[in-house]
Amino acid sequence: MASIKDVAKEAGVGVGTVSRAINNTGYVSPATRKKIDKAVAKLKYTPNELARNLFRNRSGIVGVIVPDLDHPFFSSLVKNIEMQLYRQGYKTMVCNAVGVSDREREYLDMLERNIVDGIITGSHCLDGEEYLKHEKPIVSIDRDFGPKIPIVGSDHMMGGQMAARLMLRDGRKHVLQICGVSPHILANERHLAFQKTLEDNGVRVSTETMDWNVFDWESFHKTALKIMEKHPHIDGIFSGDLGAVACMNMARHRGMEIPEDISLIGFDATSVTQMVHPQLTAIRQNVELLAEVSVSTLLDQIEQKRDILHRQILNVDVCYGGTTKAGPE
Amino acid sequence: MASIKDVAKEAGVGVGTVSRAINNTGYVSPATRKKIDKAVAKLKYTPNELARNLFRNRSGIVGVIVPDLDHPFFSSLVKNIEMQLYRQGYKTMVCNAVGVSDREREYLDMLERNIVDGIITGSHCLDGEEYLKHEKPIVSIDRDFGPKIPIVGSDHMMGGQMAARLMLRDGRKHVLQICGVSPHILANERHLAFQKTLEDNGVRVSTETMDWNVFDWESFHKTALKIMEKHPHIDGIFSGDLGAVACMNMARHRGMEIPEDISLIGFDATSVTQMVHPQLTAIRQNVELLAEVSVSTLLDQIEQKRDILHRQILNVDVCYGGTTKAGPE
DNA sequence: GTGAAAGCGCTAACAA
DNA sequence: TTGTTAGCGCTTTCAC
Repeated sequence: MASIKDVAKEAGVGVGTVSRAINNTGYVSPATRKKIDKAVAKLKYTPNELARNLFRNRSGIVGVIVPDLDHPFFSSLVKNIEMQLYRQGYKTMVCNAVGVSDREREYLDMLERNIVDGIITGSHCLDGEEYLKHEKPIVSIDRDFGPKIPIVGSDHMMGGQMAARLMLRDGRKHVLQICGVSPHILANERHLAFQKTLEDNGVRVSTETMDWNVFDWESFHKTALKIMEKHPHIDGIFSGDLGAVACMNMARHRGMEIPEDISLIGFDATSVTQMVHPQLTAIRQNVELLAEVSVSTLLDQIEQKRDILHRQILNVDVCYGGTTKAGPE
Repeated sequence: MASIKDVAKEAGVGVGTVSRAINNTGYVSPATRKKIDKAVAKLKYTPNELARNLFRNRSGIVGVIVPDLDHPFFSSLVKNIEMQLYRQGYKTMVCNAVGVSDREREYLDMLERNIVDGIITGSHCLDGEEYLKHEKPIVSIDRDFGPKIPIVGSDHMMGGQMAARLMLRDGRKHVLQICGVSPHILANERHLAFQKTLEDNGVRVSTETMDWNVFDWESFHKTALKIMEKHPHIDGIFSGDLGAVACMNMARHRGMEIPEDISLIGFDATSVTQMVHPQLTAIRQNVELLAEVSVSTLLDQIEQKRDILHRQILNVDVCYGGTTKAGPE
């Protein structure tokens, strides 16, 4: 492992000159530059980023905390965040919270230890105050931590209304929604909006809850089973994509025709909604934009470029599939 | 940002003593320890990992390169790798190659720049020699780089045979397989084994290829369409999970009954195989074990614990779904 | 038991 | 234009 000193010695110049040549900062005469280039090539010198990090007091790494990397929404989110960070010269560290608050806390602590320059969090199991303790750059996706941490999210309220309108157009009379349970998250708004819109129009709405940190297929399957047994007469279901798919399979298993007997509407519109048959109608979150906005908001904090918007809410739209009767208006 | 110096001053001791106290290395009297603890608490001191990294010349970070984070197999793989690395005190940096060899190369270069202590790669688009240039710890998943880089993978050959046997038990006469195109990867063996086993038994096997770096659903959909038009009379398809699901939808769209008219067998057995209806029969790769073995093989290299096995091949098994007639033997 | 000092590899200010 | 030097914050000898 050749160091900058070795290069300097080999080229017969001082370390400062080598540094300036390498980083194209300050003057270096063509002649010395040539000597340095030769020495670099000969010794196969690569700057040690660890030393640079210490000097600059930054790592160039951003931590991304998600509840479960193996959930299609989050894997897509992390993918898009990585693409955006890469474009801006940052690296992505992934943090799977998997519902364990200790893990979330430990990853959050990386801020103080200078392992990451900032954090984008989409996880919800750690107490909000633990986040507020940190002064370092943080961006929250979908969870409201109050005025100190900028939040980026989708317009869940509009999404809930859109889903409700679809149910109305399908002529449904008694629908059910599956909610996650977690306070202060935007996702809650979609269920409130969904329920209100429907009840205002005389539709009965039942609600089932599910732990927001459990994402294995088994749980969705069980929940779907429970729901269909408990509510055999419902004619519409609104849930996250995976829950909706599980319910769809269960409904069909019980001999229901889709979408004649029951409307199914997912939220997120992850790729699985296209893979199932019929394709699942779903409210789409704009993951690409979600990633872009959260990354730029975080980097603006890190690089102190400009004022930070506290709350950025993105539009959602409907992806029409075959699980609702209504098509595009 | 309090430094160790501030703590030393506050506690009225030397920095060396503080370091020893913090790390529990060397002697520190109970009295001084107390003073130090108090100073640490008062100043809210947290050690700067950047400085430690420089001294130790390691970052505690492992890079994981995958073709596409948003593919269910890789998101599951990365998730499991992260869990294993976390247990061993390492952090995970994700690298989405997305089929761009420059990105793969740039991430690989992080080894020389000491940004990561090692790399686990599941990507295939960069030339093998670029990998061999590095002397640092690397583990390859599924791709054979020759004797210098340890390889961990599934027994694709056995998987191909298992799939072939299922086709035989289903009484198929003309099947098709979808292969990725990439040299030196273990996945190729499964198609050779599949083809040989079937042809030895008088079954005709057609092969279609697909770019191994393209994973968007659109491409699978198009490929499925092309295949069904080109080969309207096939009665069996063997492909990666997503390709098989796409073909299943297409087959049904053309009025075929499943599994009466056609058998579909996936490879990987990712979660989507359970979500679709009927569930897709698939050869399962043991992702948990794949992650565990590749992580331990990498850490053994990093920490120079013991001799490294060059080639570790893991068993696969069949996940029976409703897309084949044959059930468990 | 503890403090002083050297050094990890780099950058930037300063002097030449 | 270039070399020297002082840190960045930490760990670790090595005297005391």
